[in-house]
Amino acid sequence: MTSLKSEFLRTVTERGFMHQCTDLERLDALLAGGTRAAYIGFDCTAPSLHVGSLMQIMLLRWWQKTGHQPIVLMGGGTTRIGDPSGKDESRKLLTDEIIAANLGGIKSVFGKYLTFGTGATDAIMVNNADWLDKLNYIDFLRDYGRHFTINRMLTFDSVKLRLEREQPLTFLEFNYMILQGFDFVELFRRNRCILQMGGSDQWGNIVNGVELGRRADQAELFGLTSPLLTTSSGAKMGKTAQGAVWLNAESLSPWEFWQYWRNTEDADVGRFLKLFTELPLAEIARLEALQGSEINEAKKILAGEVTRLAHGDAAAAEAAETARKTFEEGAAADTLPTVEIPAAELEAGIPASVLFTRAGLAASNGEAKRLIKGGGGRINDTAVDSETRVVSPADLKDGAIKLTAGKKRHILIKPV
RNA sequence: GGAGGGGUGGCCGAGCGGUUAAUGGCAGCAGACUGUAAAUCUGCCGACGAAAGUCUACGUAGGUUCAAAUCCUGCCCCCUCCA
Repeated sequence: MTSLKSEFLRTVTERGFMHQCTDLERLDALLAGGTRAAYIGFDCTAPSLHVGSLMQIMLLRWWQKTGHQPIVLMGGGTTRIGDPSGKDESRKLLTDEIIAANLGGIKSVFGKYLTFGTGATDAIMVNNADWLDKLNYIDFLRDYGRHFTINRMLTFDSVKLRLEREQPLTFLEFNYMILQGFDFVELFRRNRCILQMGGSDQWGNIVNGVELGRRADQAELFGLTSPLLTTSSGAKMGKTAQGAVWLNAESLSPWEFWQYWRNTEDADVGRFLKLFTELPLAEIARLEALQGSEINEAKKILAGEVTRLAHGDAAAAEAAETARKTFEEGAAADTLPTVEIPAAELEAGIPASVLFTRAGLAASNGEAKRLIKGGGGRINDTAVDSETRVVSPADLKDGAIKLTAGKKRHILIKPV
């Protein structure tokens, strides 16, 4: 590992991105020898990306930082079919308009992490619909189908596991790996792309692309995968009660994003600092060695750095300041998420349970009542004793009412 | 097309005529302990309602019954085997 010559592979290995590589030595030699292009594919099923894709995004970022050209492949073509891997019913078909809109949203996320342009190491974004849509079935089968043996495809884990468990595997899914393999070859032809990266679940698909490149074009292609990321307690990354941890501010505010990272489990701090920030490893080693409550300092730095990359310096600083006021001073920072209600309604008096629901702290009045009954609801930091307590203008403090559910969820209510 | 097995709350999974808003587990929420951590313990966990209570829910549409998630019929969907 220490003998790696290329800056990219060295960095990526040290920071914990590396899971498997088709030929580490050869790839290392190539990367040390000049600028190359690599790609990672992304679905267009949503208008943004979430934390689950962040490791892949960071991989491309390091790729660019270490002097290479990143290619972001949007699965515009494959999204039109719908990813069949979900075990229940197949996904709803997305219209072309939605796919195009999603593509735009995702591109804006990448704009924060990569530099796009026309230079040698500037990132480009391509859409596999550009070539997949035009494929002619018979031609495709004749030209590429012959390079894939069923014998071999059956040995891939994704297929094998399904068959062993006697779970159905549709022909559509079976074809997916071929299409993805074809993407790789197409990118090699168009952009001299020699490397495909992805999560470890993509290994089989990536290897297929490498093989197809060799058989069809005698091309030397490489694959590299990152480990499947879970938190120390086994949960999937990027999932909260509210839903996915999105990377764009429209779907998840920078404040909530910051909070997500601030609440990282102790055992994950070092790992996440390496993967999701660009702090020097020495600094990270120091931070993760912090014991007891001191590790909270490391979590704040983690939150600050990750938020800075996703939302910029200003948003990160504001989130940090909001957190400081809210949690360390116990004050009502006016930058907390705010919900407005008509002044007349407040004048008339609103039952606490209704107000908690309106603030989004409970999904229904019933839930709000349970919250209050259980002692988890507070108004201006004072526990609400009864769910029928009426909130009125008398509760206003500096022009707002602070509602709290549990320890972490705070909302400001402002009359308008 | 034929035979068989299934479709239950966010997920898994019991229930197989009334005591079932529906056992249990997971996830989630809250409380305690802490450090805005983890683990642990406790409580909550369909909607509306101050409450009594009302309504909606076991693929779907009907039927039998005082009473159905549970029985019957049609339909839809999934799985297995056969053609």
